[in-house]
Amino acid sequence: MTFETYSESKKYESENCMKCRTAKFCISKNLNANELQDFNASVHQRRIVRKGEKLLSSGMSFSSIHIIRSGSFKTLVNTISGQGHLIGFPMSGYCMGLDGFGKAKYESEAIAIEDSVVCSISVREIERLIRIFPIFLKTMMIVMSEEITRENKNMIYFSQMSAEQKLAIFIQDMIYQLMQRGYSGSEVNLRMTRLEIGQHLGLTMETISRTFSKFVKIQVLVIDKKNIKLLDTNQLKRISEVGV
Amino acid sequence: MTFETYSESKKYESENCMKCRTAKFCISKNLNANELQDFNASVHQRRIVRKGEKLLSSGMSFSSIHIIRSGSFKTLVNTISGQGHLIGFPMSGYCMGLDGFGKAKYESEAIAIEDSVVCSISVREIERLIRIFPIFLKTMMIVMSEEITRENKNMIYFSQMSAEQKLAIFIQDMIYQLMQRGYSGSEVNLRMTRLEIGQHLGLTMETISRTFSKFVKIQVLVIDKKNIKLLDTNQLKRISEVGV
DNA sequence: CGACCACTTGATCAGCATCAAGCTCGGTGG
DNA sequence: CCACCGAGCTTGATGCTGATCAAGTGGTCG
Repeated sequence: MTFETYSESKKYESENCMKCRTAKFCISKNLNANELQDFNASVHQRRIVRKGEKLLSSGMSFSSIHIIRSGSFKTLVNTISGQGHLIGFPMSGYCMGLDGFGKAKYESEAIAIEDSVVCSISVREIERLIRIFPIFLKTMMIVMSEEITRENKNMIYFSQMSAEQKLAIFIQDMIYQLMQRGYSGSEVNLRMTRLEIGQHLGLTMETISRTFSKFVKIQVLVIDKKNIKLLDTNQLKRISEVGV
Repeated sequence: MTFETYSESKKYESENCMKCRTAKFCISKNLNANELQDFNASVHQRRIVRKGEKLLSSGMSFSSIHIIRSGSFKTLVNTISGQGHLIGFPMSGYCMGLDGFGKAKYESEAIAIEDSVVCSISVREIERLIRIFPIFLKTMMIVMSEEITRENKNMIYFSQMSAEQKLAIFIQDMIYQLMQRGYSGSEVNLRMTRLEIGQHLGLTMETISRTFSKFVKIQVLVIDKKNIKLLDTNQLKRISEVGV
């Protein structure tokens, strides 16, 4: 099969961290050459996760964190009441499982939404690296703190925002993340379904669809199935701020 | 003035960590006696924050984290677009400012909702303690990971939940936190206004008020101003799961 | 005492959920 | 090869939940 993901997983054959194209988004990003070699040796597994495959299960015992080398996932939490929520759509460089340190088990689920590659490293190794490399301690603190910030910002989606605003922000965010990874600032190839976007934004599939249609009608963007092409970045920005 | 808060701040006079009543919720919780003495010496400030006073400002340069010794706060994030959101109502033991490691400045604001006492410790000291005490490294990782989990769970408030469900969950959560701190499992003295609850749950003040009234009418609880007394825990639970 | 804040309650309205029908496209099997 | 099927999506009609606007209460403070 051809293997097209958000982050050039054709390069997957270059197994080690020293040649990894995702390194600059990985938790290894601030390590020097020697430190990186140690880090590389600590990665105990690099494997393909097929679309639809579940990487983490809520309640699973916690032993490793997982960095997305290529591809993308959806992450979910379940509550006691059985209600679920789709937290987000992590892509290359994202570190999954950081929520698991607490209870010694994962608190969320991660499911691949396209064929992906993840690198796993045990908590024991993470702790060792933190102890011996001051820069790695700093990096991990930053990564976790950014994660907290991200969650906080995501909650804004849901305060009192219209469907238009939520979706506009969502698209802007996708574009931003893709730009950081060297992709076009005006095109997105959505990996997730309308239903999944809805579960993320607290809206129904129908509302997502209708809102996309509205954006097309007012010529903010054009859509062909999963492909979005931005026409009017400024207006999208305006919508995200004050609504249509 | 009398000084009544969620966590017995009458005991504030016992300045040091060794006698602190909040110690078992603090990031110092797993330290042994010697380690705790070192920790105690690292705390560079313990001070009263008056009701309404702002402890952190978004954008303020980041240098310390702050642990609530007694009292309670509200934390907020602001977005580029000027929209804000009320993240939560941290109480004693909670560590504020963990979101600041990332950008070297705070990403959120914290405002006291009652007279409170906070202990501050510099990032430099935190990093030192992490390096010399393995148990402290573990604790900090756990604390940050629990924070991530908390945020994730909070997002559920906003998926597709009715006002009744949101408020029921909110009350249950308050009760739970207060119970952990040795308070009654059936009474809550709300420190925040209806407006603030609304900002937290993504609802208006009017809806909060109406929903409280509904709970009173169906005899789930009784309210006298800020005092809530639970009458039917089971029904509250049922509401939080499936709605009224 | 008046001013203001937090709250309550009522009336109305709009945005989004819900229910429902139909479309497109890729896959499967006769 | 075509017919069938189901998943993902679009679009329409309708109704409900919660926002908005508005009026009024009680409590507190200067």
